[in-house]
Amino acid sequence: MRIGELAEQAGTTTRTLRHYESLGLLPARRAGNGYRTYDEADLRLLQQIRTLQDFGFSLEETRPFVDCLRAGHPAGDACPASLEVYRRKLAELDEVIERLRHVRDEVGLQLTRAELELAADLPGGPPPRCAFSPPDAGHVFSPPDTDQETSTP
Amino acid sequence: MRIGELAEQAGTTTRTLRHYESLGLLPARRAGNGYRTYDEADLRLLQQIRTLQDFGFSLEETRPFVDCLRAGHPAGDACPASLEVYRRKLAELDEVIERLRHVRDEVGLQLTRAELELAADLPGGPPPRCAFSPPDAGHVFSPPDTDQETSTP
DNA sequence: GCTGGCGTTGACGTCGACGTCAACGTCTAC
DNA sequence: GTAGACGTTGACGTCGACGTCAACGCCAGC
Repeated sequence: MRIGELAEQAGTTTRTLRHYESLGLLPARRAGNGYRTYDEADLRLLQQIRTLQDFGFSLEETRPFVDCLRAGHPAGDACPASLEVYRRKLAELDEVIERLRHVRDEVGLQLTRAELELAADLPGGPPPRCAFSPPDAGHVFSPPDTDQETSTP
Repeated sequence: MRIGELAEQAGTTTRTLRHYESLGLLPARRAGNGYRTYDEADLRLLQQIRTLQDFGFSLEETRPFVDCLRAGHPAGDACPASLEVYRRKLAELDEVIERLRHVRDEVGLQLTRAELELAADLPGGPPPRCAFSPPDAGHVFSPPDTDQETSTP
């Protein structure tokens, strides 16, 4: 299998494959004419890389999985080094999600507050800023909990 | 106030301020010697930019807020354009958080599964792999279209 | 033998928000 | 008058994962 065929089968580009090879991630055998040659095992390596990338793994993070597969294991995550990457990624995801949730809440609060102030400024007088304080206007836009998916169609 | 002083007060660098100016985000008056000159209003603009950046806003996304402040409004989010940015960012955050939560769950599943298989392989026999295979284990690892790995060789 | 489609290497471009020089001007203190 | 701390512009570097282009080689079919 040549590079164009492998790229097509994996739904990627030849440039990407050459990039992976330049990183030592997916080396290729060479035919007599210098053309890169791949086999089914390479396709599986490539699929492993792409799957992890879809999960947000960097190319370097996929390396243990690829090495594991090339070492003959039936799965890329059948090696301790891969599990370590899983665990690190999991912790990283938890951190990021937590931070983003906090940011989401903050932005939601700011939006609600700014909307109220704008609504108060436009029709009425300009400075009801401190004397306003509505009792239950806080739920107008987003409740404290961060679950509003699959909402009212 | 000169550039170094403003940078220090805002906890940033002179390079950053020059960068903002190159984007037209934070233009500076000039003293007779060519030095940039800033005042307290500029400090507030800069603080607005930094605050939004901490929330993950790009510099372009901060522009409506800065313009709003420069237009004389008491707050950067006292203008409709700023509210639009808030809303877009909120929707974007919801999307990203949802995606990351899904990824987190998937990675967690993979980790648990891989840990179990590793524990089963080490002490006992090597190949309980095909006898293992839960009924829906095949689709665990497939975000794109055609995907068949980690099972049924 | 010539066109067209594949392949090859090398090198620069992209996006964002700056970092990091280099080479020079300005101002203050000694 | 000179060191040194500040300022100036210009331009290239960084990080990641490639895209894009150039200039060329290889091979099949007509």
